[in-house]
Amino acid sequence: MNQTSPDVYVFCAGWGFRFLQMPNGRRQILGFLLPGDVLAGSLLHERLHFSVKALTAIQVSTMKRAELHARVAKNLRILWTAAECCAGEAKAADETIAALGQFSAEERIAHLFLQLMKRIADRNVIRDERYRVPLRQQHIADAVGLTPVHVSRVLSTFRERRVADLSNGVLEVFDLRELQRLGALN
Amino acid sequence: MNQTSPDVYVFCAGWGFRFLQMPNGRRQILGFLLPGDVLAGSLLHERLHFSVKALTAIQVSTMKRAELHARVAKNLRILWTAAECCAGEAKAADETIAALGQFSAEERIAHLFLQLMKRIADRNVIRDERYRVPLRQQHIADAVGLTPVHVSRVLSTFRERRVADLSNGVLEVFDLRELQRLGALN
DNA sequence: CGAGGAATTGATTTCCATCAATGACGGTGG
DNA sequence: CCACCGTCATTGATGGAAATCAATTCCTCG
Repeated sequence: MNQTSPDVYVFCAGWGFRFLQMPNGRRQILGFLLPGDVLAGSLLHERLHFSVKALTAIQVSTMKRAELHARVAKNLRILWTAAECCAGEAKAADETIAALGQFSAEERIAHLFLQLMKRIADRNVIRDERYRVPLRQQHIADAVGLTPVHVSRVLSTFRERRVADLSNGVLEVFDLRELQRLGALN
Repeated sequence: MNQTSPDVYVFCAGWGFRFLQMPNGRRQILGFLLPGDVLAGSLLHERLHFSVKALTAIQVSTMKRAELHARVAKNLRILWTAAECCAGEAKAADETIAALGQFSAEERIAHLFLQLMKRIADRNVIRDERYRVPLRQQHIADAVGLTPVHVSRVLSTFRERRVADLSNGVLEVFDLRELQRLGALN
């Protein structure tokens, strides 16, 4: 998916991610997009400052920005909820900054897992400790700023220590306490 | 400065920074606050998710959130400019994430310098290659996720290579090209 | 002048990247 | 059906970037 459009986007089904392509050819994943997420960047600007890519088959709902603006004129509440949405994104971004700046490899991955778990749990009534997470190790690497090789090693130790297991697109958490001790921000 | 208040804040004079206190005692600086900056987090929520600290003597203008909301009801444009402000902050946060995730020590510091220079230049008509930047090496370290010791080493090589010099609260840029080659995001 | 915080510099250690090889699948086509 | 690929994950060996530990110097300020 490219970067310019006259539309506002909402993720209805499937996973995707936002990323920046770096000058050196690497890429940084800024965040993952789950069903229900609004592409907040598209609310205001024609041109997004990041790129978007699908991880699975996805369904996206679009709305002309002009139409949205017209609606806003009639009903202010819409704008406030949009603002809420931006604020949530800002908070998530700040936490990611803190994790990348201060955390070790293990801690960063633990933090990513916790963040994803929370977002999935918010969307589903079912509360299992097994989550469908369709990420390759390469995606985790690009999200937390490590090499895929090192991600593999960390996931291996998580398995050995019976903390968590991510394989075949399923994240299973054995020791939530330990995961939180590693990756929580307070 | 603590985290809760009924007011919206605007920085009028002086420097400050937003940060998160980490569980391990370290802190991550999320961003620096320059004159003209709106504390966007305070637009919506009583409770900020970060803390704020002054770097110099500062002057801050406050407005009751209730009053702001009343104004918005009368004049929608205010809300749109507030949204613009949030969007700008989101973009900056995304770039910081990319820098922390993918850049080396030198590159991160170069990136921080470029970001600060741009923000200062936006505010001043005068365009010198000397900028007042009242940061200790500790602040740089906390902002880019390095130790103060290593920040000192990187700054030393910047001086040796005649790229830039930050000392005594003044950032002087000798080789903008090189700085951009190191720290630009595209 | 002395004290204490900030910066510099050197020595050593640790963590993660890099390089390289191998194994496990799933798909494709002969 | 099975040989051949490409992608992904795992594992080992090595190197390098930054952290850590430890002095020492340089300030500013009381």
